[in-house]
Amino acid sequence: MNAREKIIHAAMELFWLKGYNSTSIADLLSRTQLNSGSLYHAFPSKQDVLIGVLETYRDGIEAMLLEPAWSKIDDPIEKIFALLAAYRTMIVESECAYGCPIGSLALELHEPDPPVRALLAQNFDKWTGAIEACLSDARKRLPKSTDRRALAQFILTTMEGGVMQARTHRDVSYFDRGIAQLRTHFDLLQKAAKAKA
Amino acid sequence: MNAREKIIHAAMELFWLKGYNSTSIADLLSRTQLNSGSLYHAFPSKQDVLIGVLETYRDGIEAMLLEPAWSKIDDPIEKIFALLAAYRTMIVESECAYGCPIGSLALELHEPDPPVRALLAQNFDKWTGAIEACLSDARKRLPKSTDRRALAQFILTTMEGGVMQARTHRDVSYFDRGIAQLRTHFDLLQKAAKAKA
DNA sequence: TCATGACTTGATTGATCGTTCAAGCAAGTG
DNA sequence: CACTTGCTTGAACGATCAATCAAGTCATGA
Repeated sequence: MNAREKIIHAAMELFWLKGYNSTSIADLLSRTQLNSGSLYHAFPSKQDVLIGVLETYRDGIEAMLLEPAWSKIDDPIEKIFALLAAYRTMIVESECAYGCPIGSLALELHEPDPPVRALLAQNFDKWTGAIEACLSDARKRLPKSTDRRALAQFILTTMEGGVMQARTHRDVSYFDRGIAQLRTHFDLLQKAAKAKA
Repeated sequence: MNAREKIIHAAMELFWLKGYNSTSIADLLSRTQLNSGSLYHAFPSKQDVLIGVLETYRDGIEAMLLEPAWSKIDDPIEKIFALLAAYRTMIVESECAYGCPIGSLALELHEPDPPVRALLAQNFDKWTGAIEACLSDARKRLPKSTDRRALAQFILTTMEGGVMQARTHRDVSYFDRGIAQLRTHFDLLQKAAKAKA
């Protein structure tokens, strides 16, 4: 593991735990046992560390997030809820203190430089893209008029909003109720699709 | 307008524009034309300014947010969408750069002191409480089994998630699609309620 | 008239921030 | 051997941070 990898690894964790602004270079150095010169040899600036982190998340969505969550699931709609369940596990394991690393960064960085904002958007796009693929696989169980892209974004919304409230109240049940509402929504959609058929 | 009010007023705007951590005491002083001694006479610390801001939001929800949004609306379900439309206006006016001030703070502050977290939670509770009252007024148009508290929280989720994505993509249509999904959800709920009746 | 207390002034503090860079080190090349 | 190259060392820099406080201002009431 070279210096660059060490820093990215440490930064992924610290940005998630403390946020970007509250993570100092000194934090990264003490965590990695590196000196500042090594860090600045690997990255021109702190923002470039952030960019590296966001690229790593973007490029690792399948292997780090989707594949583990979907290893035992075939049904495309259940894949969606399995992914949400994976986030639930994350919430519980952190005692409701940390949420989605991308969502937190997206709201923390108020005026991000264009490359940073683009990477945040790419992360969201890849996530919703994967969900949209599930919805396409399940298209026969949904009303024909369903806007699958909008519905995929709505699932991201449900996740992020649920995480935000669960974190704020330090109580997973806020997340759970959001998922339950989404389940109701899917039940209604599937019923509507059947009624038309 | 005394020093305390000036600072709260400036802090509400600056925390919204730049976030809490990125707003320095110097920013507040230059905006208010006060000296640091005056600020620290009115508030023991920067965090107490934040607490004052969150209390002001909490106590001003009706007058500052709900009443303006609901002045011309009677239908309880349309009140909900009118409130969401008010947020849409806010998004558009800021060119998708700023979102919900409470939601941003909730995600920016990773380990808030208990009084701060409690105030964030109170703000969310008052918001969802107002929505829940609308849902109660409309209870005859919804299925009997509807969990109105969960549905009210789901509407907050939709708003916050939509704001987050609109901000990240600098594109209101992400917010609009979320609202459209929620409208579909309400249509399905009302249809389900009618079918049972 | 003067004492009191509320509030303001603004220079200053020490800590911490992101960043720099001259110097050093070790492995590889000719 | 000398020389380059890639990387590390860690003290130091200037900027900025939240916070302090002795001194000053001013309205009020005795």
